[in-house]
Amino acid sequence: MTSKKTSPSSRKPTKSGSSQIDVARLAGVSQAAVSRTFTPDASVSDETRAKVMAAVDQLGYRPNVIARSLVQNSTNIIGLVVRRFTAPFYAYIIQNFIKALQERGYWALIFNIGQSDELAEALPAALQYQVDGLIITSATLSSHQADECARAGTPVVLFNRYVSDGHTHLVSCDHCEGGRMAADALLNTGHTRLAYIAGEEESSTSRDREIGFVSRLKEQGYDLAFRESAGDYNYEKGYAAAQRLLEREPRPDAVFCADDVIAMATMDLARYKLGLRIPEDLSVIGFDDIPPSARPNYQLTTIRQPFGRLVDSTIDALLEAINSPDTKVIEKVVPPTLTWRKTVQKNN
Amino acid sequence: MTSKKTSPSSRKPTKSGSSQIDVARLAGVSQAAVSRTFTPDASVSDETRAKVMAAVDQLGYRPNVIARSLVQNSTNIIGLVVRRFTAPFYAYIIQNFIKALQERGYWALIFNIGQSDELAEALPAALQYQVDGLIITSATLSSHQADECARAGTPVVLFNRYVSDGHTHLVSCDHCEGGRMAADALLNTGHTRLAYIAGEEESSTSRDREIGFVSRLKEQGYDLAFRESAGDYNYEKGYAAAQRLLEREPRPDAVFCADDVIAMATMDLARYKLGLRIPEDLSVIGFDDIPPSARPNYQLTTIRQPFGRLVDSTIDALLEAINSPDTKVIEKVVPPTLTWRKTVQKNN
DNA sequence: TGTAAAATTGAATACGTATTCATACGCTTA
DNA sequence: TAAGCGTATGAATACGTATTCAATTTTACA
Repeated sequence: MTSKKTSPSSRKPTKSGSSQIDVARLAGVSQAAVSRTFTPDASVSDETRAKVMAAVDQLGYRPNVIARSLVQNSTNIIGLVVRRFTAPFYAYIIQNFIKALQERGYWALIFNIGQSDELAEALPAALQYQVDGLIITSATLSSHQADECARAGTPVVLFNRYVSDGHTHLVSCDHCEGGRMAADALLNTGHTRLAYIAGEEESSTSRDREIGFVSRLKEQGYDLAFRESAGDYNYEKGYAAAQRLLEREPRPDAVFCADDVIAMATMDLARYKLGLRIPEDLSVIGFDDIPPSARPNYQLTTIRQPFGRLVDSTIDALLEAINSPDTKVIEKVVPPTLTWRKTVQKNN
Repeated sequence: MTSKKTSPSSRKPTKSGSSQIDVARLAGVSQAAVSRTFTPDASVSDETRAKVMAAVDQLGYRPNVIARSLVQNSTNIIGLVVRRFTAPFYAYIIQNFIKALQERGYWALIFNIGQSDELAEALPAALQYQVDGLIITSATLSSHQADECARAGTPVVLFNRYVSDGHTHLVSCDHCEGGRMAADALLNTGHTRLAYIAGEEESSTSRDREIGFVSRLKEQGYDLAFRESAGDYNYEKGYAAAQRLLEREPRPDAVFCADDVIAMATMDLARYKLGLRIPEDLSVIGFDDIPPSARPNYQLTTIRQPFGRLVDSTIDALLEAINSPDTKVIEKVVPPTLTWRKTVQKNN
């Protein structure tokens, strides 16, 4: 066989690893005894355990989790499908997922998808790795893909995507309700010329936030006077959208931004490019409540997604589905909260 | 056996997965034939291949990578040990690692460590999962730990940590040189009262940047007039440190910050709390060149760590070590560059 | 002291795959 | 047609572990 340096699978290294058989031989016991030594609640005498551990130390033996996974049919690996990794909100979420999983004895295998359709590549890979479960973030599962997972017996929970096909578990913040809260916050403080800056147009999050916002305005007898779209959740796009928005006449007196990053961009533009005072000349309200929003020079009033509860609920749901395969579909929506800071003018 | 709901390993699900044996039976061929169908360059006739694929489709069969890993002694998984996940610089780095690995047919298993000593827990776990290689970020390997990896035959590359034990591969930005560049930039523009704000004191990065900065000052006949320490790489700590620094009299006329986040905190404090103009009243220079530093209201002059080259070099080194186990130790240091923007006063 | 019950042990088997080896086949060439 | 050779194929084995089963030893109790 000619060696193809570039192909990972062509390699055939030694990986000097000693196996339970080596340990058993050295300790003068059977391989099964070694296995039992590493199996909690298994029946081993102190004597053999000691002999085994001595041999283990001498050989530097370490259990091969891959082999164990094969027979136990469980890898203790959770697939984490992820997009917009560098967006602060998701950076925090992902870190918390990983941490929470580790605390419960699971490890995260990460699948980064750029475009939404890269999910089609990531998913089979995850299933082939026999992940015990799958968390999908910033993307939606087609029904075909959901079927594939179901067929593989791999539970999936969708994070912050609401698609009630009644078939996949999901936990999401209530973005619609968040939009309504933003509307109330602005209306109750006497604002009248209201604007929305959308994030990624295709995302259900941006859409739901807008729907909630507008519907609440309507209920109170108002219309959405201005609308701009950043096109994506990022600072530069947000800055540009804010520019288009704020050059209109008459200007809005309050802006609801699809997320905090866009809100920060809007504030920066308003203050340092346009010389507006916030909140005196313009009120701004964001969504997420990422840590930077609390910084002294932003002090952003925003709709908070409760990180902790979202993460915990997601993992609880997933583990529930893993441990009780016949669990009926879990759909948990977590209400957001309003974090009052200083970017909404109180007595207009 | 009583079922312990909480313990992952107690589960014994069906995972309905069909195996090559099922496929073989249905297709009327041997299991080996099925295996060969999925093995590139293996010898299978078009006829059997067709029969196999038909059965595969019918059963929804998907290869079990875990089983393959066992016999091939290679998982195509890379362990990524990570700290300070939410720091923008590392968020970008990690995302790029994951992406670059995926492009080369590897997947990333993430190990999040909070404290530095959690590495001691993460490392054995990674080795037990038979990762093909390990990238360690924001942490240093003890020689004992390095031995463990070597004994397991698992190559390791340290990222942005320089510890020349001549035993573990490493790629790092030249932080010392970066410090020198910052010194030159400030000196050449006529600054005389220079300050440094350190990041995490225990980190070699902050230390090296300072060493380079100070040594270059000395060479040019200057002293470090002011020094403060944030104690960690984050905005709040940076803000507080900047406050301590800038209330001194006489004030420094230029500050070199251990990273961009601290620099941004310093700018915010100086401008909006102290009413100073930047760069007229105070020059600021950072380190990293994270994307937010280019935003209109920062326009931060900074020492740039070349993301792409760092990531590529790291992965090249790792794959080289994986594919040629006898590779001698690789130590690559990548020079930083200076990104001129608008926070350093030019003609003092 | 004797007996039943409990604890411990090793041999054998299974998990799902890749790979070696020997065999059978089809085709070319003389 | 026969020899020769490359290609396809299946049986068998290996990877490192957990687990079942039967056999053996130890413990508990009368």
